[in-house]
Amino acid sequence: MAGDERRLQILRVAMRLFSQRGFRGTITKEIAKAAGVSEAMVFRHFATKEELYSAILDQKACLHDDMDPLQNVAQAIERKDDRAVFEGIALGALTQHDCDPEFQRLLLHSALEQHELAQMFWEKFVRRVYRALGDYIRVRQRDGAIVEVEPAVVVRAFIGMVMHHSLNNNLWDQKRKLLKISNEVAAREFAGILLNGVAANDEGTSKSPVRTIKSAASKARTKVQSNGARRTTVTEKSNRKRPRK
Amino acid sequence: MAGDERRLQILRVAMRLFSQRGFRGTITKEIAKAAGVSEAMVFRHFATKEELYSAILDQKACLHDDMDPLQNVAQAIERKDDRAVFEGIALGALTQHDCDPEFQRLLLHSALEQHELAQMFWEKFVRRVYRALGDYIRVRQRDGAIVEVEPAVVVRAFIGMVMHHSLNNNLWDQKRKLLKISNEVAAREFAGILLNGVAANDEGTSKSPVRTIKSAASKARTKVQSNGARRTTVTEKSNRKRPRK
DNA sequence: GGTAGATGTAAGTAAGTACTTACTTCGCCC
DNA sequence: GGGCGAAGTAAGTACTTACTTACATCTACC
Repeated sequence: MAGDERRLQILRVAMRLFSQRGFRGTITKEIAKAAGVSEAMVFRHFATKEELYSAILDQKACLHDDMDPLQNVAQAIERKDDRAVFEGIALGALTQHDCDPEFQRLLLHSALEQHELAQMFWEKFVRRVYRALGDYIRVRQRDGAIVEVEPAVVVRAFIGMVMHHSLNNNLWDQKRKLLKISNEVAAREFAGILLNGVAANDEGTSKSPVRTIKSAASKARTKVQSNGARRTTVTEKSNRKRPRK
Repeated sequence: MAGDERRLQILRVAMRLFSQRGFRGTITKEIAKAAGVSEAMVFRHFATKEELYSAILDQKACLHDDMDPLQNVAQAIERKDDRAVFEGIALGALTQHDCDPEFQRLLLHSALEQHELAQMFWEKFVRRVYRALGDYIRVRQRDGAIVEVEPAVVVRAFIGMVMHHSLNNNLWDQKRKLLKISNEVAAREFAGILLNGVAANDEGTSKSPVRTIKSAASKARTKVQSNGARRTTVTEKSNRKRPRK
């Protein structure tokens, strides 16, 4: 196998393990084994374990780096379609987290470990979201469509719904015992609650405050989640070592 | 020092370290040093490191165990004062997290490490919140005060705002660069957004949909948060070993 | 005062664990 | 085919770390 290919493969395997066990909990020998090479190969491609970890976070963070966090709702922002803006943001984030649940765990681990790259991600990505969405909210406040609250509060409330939902599905309640809805429904409901929550009374973004159809919820309850290919890439050994003794 | 006293002291010290560094990242020798005793003393009181960890989580979880998660808003529930209910819950959670930030980190660590006690906490505490608050929402829906959405969605949205805000302050953005508001303001704003978001149109919980006074936000921006004593207890050596070479 | 039992420790030990070294094998160009 | 560089490995090395052991000290009770 060529060098670059192997390097990438080690990166991928390591990412999976780091996201499962964190930095200190992942041992280099296991990474090597999972990648099907000797430990020395890992250290040929990455001088230290730390460098490997950084390479992963770097690569991940870079994907978000040059991307405008709101680019997928740019047109909605243009035409001031609040519902499309918020629903689009929510759906984008939720599907992203669904497709790449490892990244969320990785970020959490590195935040808890106070790794600088977690902070970098925060600075680079999250701040931009707050700024961009905050700006949009300010515009809509000037339009009289959104009530006068600190925009950052609105952003926090909204991002909170979305992130917390992902965190739940991904970390705490993978079986969805508490709430089992598709990302589409979740995005719609969260956007609806938020927009109603901050809509100015004496104005219509269109006819009347946004409101989802009455029994969207009951429909949602029976609806099967539509993200096929649940990417359970645990093809490798699933018999994880338990604490010895 | 008497045995029980020492045991408790070790517990406290260990909790601080575990919350900072996680289970695997915390080494027993450091716990001993921080507690001012020899390592052997730690193992006299706790047979294994795992047992010490469990003792901590157990103790913490037990505090939440027999407590009704909504007890501090029981009267508000009685008199169906939605705003008092939601604001009370939010304020309770936010101050709790402020007073005991270690617990949130500890829980996150143990959730990431898939420790059973994290799941236990979830089952015992979080499910009860969802059930209790969900029940209240159902009642208010029957009253016609809240629109017909799946109650769990509303709970998730609300808990999401609150938890995400705590997580931000406590993990990601300790400097409050993105948003600096007091817990009281946060609780009021979040409750306001949520209640407006789910208020039924054709009804008045009292006169008109809940709405916070116009410039609460700008007032909030200048208000200094009131939790002094930032407890940065990193008195021990901060010069951790860097990867050699 | 003496002794039992609890509190405490210094100095281990065995099992990890990040990283290295010295070596082999494979593919490719001349 | 032979030489060369890259891909690969087995077997270390030096250090960490959970846990132990053998021994000291202190306190209460007679």
